[in-house]
Amino acid sequence: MTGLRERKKQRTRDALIVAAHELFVTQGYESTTVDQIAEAVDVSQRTFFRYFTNKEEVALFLQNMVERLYYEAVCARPVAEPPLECLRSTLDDVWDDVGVAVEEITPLDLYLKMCQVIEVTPSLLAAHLRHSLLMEEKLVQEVARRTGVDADQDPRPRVLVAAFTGVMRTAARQWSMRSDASLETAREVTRDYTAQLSPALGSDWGRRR
Amino acid sequence: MTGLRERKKQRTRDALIVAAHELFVTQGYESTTVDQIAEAVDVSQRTFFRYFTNKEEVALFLQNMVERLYYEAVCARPVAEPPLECLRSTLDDVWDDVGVAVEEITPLDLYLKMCQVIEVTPSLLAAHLRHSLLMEEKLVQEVARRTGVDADQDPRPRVLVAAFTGVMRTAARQWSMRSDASLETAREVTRDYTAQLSPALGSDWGRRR
DNA sequence: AGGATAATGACAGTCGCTGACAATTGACAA
DNA sequence: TTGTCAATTGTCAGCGACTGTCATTATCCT
Repeated sequence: MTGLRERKKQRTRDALIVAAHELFVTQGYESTTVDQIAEAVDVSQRTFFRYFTNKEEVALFLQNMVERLYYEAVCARPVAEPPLECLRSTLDDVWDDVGVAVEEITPLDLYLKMCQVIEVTPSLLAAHLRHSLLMEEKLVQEVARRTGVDADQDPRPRVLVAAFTGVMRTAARQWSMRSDASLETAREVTRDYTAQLSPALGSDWGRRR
Repeated sequence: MTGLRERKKQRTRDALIVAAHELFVTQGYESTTVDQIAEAVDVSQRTFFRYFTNKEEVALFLQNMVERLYYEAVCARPVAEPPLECLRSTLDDVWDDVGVAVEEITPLDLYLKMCQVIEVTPSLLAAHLRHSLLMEEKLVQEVARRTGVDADQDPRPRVLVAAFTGVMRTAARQWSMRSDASLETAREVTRDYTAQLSPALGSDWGRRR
């Protein structure tokens, strides 16, 4: 389980992530070559591609981890809770866990700066959106499960999740452009944006159709 | 305006689009090389990259054109119309124009098949989502203009557009997986999906805040 | 200790994409 | 018509992302 081999692999993987993030943040994503990342960790380029299928993957590694964390937190919520409230308050709760999880791999500050890099790098933003779409679909299924409806018949799970994630994307974008981007401001911004969401969405979720 | 030079350029551009689409549809996007496309039109690879900045662009050319068409149709609507109704009925109207516009460049059938290719090709889907995000932002501004609100203060334009485009993405995905994908079925599917959207979104748009 | 197994490095090759420069072709005036 | 200018194109060289292959090294297990 925790053999030398495993630990070594984990360490090089983390080292690659940290080195890549530092380079991306300082020189930008496009102008950083995979060779530079590999050299910084003193492995061959070939080894890099054994850990990550492509350059995007290492750049979005933490982002994807955070999204997965959020999804799992949503699933762990009591089913009785109304779905929108569930999505919203999970967000409010999850930031501390995110901080802890990220810092097991890399300094938090590096992750925060990387979020900005993702927003301003077209190819990264594209890959990020695609991955988010997969997560959205999983959220739709979870919301459908909780409310006992079929997502293929009843459009409300998709409408709810689409609206929620859409607003969240906007919130994330606004937040990433702030100079004081931190977990605290992230919590504030998401709280503000999602608070305005409830009145805009119909609250008569209880009725079928 | 219509010199030989202009016409020749237009023709090679269209030929590149058609050739690329045929290859993408028959062999898949990833396994088609730019060299193959260029060879099919009998131009150099370098020339291809003078017409399109990258391989994605030629694959998404029609898709982007269609989205632009839709956006312009939305802007041309009477301002008095409620925004959701505007987005919805524009969609209902625009399909014929889409068919005409596409067929000026390539057979309609090729475009319909290409839509499926986009959905199943990760890198194309990603690029498509990124482009759609830009279009969404433009729609948000247009909705804000029509309703006389500030999209940076009032979240309702973003909520509305996010929900609408989110549901539309779902509709597009469902439609693209059908064996009888055509403009008629596209109109039907989008009509169905968007019709279910109104009740899910609050209709008290008139009130501020 | 030693053989099975997994991780790595080295190398060659493909493909997307770009810069530079020369050759060609259409536009336009003398 | 012809000569000049500008736009378009082809050729070539090169970079960077990514992959297959095979020999080498390092861990694991008995």
